Amino acid sequence: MDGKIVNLRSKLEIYKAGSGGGNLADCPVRDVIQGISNKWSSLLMEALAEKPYRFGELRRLVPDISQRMLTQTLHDLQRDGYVHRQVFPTKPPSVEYSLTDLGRSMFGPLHQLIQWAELNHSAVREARKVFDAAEG
Amino acid sequence: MDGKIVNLRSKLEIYKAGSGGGNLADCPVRDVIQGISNKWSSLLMEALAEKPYRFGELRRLVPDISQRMLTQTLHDLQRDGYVHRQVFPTKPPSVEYSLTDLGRSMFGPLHQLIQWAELNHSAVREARKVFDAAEG
DNA sequence: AGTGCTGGTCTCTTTTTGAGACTAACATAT
DNA sequence: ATATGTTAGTCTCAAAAAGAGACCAGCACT
Repeated sequence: MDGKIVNLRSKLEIYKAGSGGGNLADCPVRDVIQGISNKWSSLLMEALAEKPYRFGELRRLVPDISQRMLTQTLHDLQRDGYVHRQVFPTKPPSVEYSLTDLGRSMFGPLHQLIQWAELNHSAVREARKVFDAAEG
Repeated sequence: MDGKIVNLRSKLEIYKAGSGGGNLADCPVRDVIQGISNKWSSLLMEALAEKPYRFGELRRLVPDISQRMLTQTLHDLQRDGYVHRQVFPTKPPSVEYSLTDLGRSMFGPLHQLIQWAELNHSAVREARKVFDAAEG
């Protein structure tokens, strides 16, 4: 009964923090996916995939992101190597954000998922309606 | 100067809550993507894509998810129509979770993203190291 | 009678997110 | 000259979400 689970573990070992004293970074999927599974990451990636944007442009483009979260999400995307941040010494200084090669590479599969979301939005909404009707 | 932004808005209108009194649900991408952009959703989807699992099996498979978040994430995935929950009247009763057709459909593109993550994990880690070295 | 298994819920604490005020240096308008 | 707006943020405080762990009922096994 327990042997069943042990066998499965070998395939999904990747998800665990590592039984041999490892930490989160030992799991590639969790380490990378959680970096882009934020509320705003995919949104900003989609925007920047179209063309580079400046901070204020992004803020106006996605009006309900707080300035604080915009700063932080861009910072995190930059840290993970998806986004390049370039400061222009104008007055007042302006900052342009653009995708790196790594960012464009990652956006490929992300875009597939986004397209699925657009295509299947109604199915998901219908599922929710049915579920909510069955049990409040 | 402002016309630039206005033009871009037409392409990214999809991200906004809707200027005509619409709400979040009017944006398919945000509505669907945010449902699976949780800390644990992709992890559980990956597990269930392999085969159906019972509650306790999932808990042991992903040891550092709290029981509370496992319950809640499975509930949300079920509500969005990705996961089917079946109760068996054994003693004690057991509950099996499995992917629906919609869930398997969504897992296609999600799996692509996961594969990218596995493949490019080292690149992301390297980017972080460089970034952290440059500015603490 | 005691222990363990099942799939959860309830409460409490910590972490994350959101709202909004505040900054500094310069440009433009009055 | 003075007021106002622009830039890209930071800082503080409140609200929401997540994590830790105790607790539950019903039954099987010892």
